[in-house]
Amino acid sequence: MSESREFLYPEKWLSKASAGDRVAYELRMQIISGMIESGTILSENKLAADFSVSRSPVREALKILASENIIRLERMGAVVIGLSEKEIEEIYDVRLLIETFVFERLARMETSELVKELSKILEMMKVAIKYCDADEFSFQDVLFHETIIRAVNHSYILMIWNNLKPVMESFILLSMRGRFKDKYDDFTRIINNHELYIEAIRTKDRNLMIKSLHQNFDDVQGKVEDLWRSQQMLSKGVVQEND
Amino acid sequence: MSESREFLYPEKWLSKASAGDRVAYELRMQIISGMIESGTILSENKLAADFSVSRSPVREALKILASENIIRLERMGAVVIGLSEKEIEEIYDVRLLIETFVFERLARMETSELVKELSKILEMMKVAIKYCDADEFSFQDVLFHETIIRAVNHSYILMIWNNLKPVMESFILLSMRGRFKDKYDDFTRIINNHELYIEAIRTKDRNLMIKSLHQNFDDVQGKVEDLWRSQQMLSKGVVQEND
DNA sequence: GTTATTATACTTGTATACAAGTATACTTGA
DNA sequence: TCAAGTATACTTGTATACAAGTATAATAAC
Repeated sequence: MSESREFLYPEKWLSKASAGDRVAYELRMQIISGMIESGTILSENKLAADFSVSRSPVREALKILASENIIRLERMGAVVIGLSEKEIEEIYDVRLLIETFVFERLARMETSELVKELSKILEMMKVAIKYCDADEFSFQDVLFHETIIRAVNHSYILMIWNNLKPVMESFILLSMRGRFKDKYDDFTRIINNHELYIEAIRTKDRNLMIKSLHQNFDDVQGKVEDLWRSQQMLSKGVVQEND
Repeated sequence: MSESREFLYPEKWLSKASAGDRVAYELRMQIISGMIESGTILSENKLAADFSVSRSPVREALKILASENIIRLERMGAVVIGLSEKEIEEIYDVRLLIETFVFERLARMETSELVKELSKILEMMKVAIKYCDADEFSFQDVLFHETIIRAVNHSYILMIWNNLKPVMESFILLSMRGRFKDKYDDFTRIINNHELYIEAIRTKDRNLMIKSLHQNFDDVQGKVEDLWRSQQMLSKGVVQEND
């Protein structure tokens, strides 16, 4: 048996997670990476067997994924929706929407603390790049935006973020892993962009913020093919557990 | 034993609902109405006993309510958050956000079908007023906005709506029941407002739409006291099941 | 060969059982 | 009286059992 990546989702991020959460995280990665194709029908019993857990955590996981819109619970079986180009655009619509809203709030707040916090995260991102740690980089990237959103203390905006976050995180994770392999200089651009974002918050420059957000979006546009490609690479090392 | 309202949520809307959903719907109403006070700690076992179901559907319900931000799942027990003035404002922030987004999309679409559909719903609302049916009125009111949102076919905006909807629905339900009692002429204003909304969509008049949305919001602002009052009235007829 | 009907192997939803962990209260020792 | 430790009555998370419903396949009737 060859050395293989058993799980797509970083195990160290699951230290305190329940079995249900683990199933949700891993299943989500498999769906977003394309390992499980859109249209596939998932069975609670089969998933329970695959993940060596009972149906309870599987049910929990399916409910979570359904609320994130990447599967659809039907009368018999859960149908995989996945992330096509359309869904990714939609997610960025929502991100643009909420981050713009958040920015308007920030414009009327003291943001020096936030700026400091964001600068720290940016440094972390740079270190992650230096050591080619795609997972850590993704983590800090997501944290960057979450930190901004949390700063305005709006529970229902945070609710939207919480719903979006897992899918975003998985997508970014897969995307970054691919880019560390063959598009290494993407990262200077990403870092620049985040610097722009911080600057926009510091100077409360709305246009600059919109610009950097859009740039961030353009940066991810058309990256779905990359995702498929990275999936190909990953699945080569994955042991298929089909009996 | 006096004639009493056993459940706050209309039972006829639960015809096909699972036990878990029923618990979620009813618990949500009890929380939003204030019957269960903010800060209360809910126990799975106690809820299971209260609703005469097992822990499985109760767990399901708590997960749902937690994702809606009206309870918070902690290590031991679920803490009730509820809806204060702040939360209601936040919900309307989000509604404003998504409905504005939706309107921008509608402005680039054929909307004659939608306008017809909305007109129908508006007529339904008028009938509901005529027959003093607060529940039916609330249902059509929520449906009105959902119909607009569904029209743009945006799965992630719909996801936000789906997360918001149950809380909105419960809130509107309670609010309308109260107003049917002592603020009957509020309804002419609400109808007018919805007519304005339809007109805005028909003529693609952005400013008119924003205006009617804000008016709709102002209309609900400061109505939390009404809610408490209506709760007082309701709970008078509720049989307390505390043994 | 085609249609109806019955069997079977699935599905979900709910109840219950159990393991492991945590707070509260009660001892026991000083 | 107070501190430390232990017992107990909770809590959650997971596994399993079972009922009720649904699609698929096999059989029977024509």
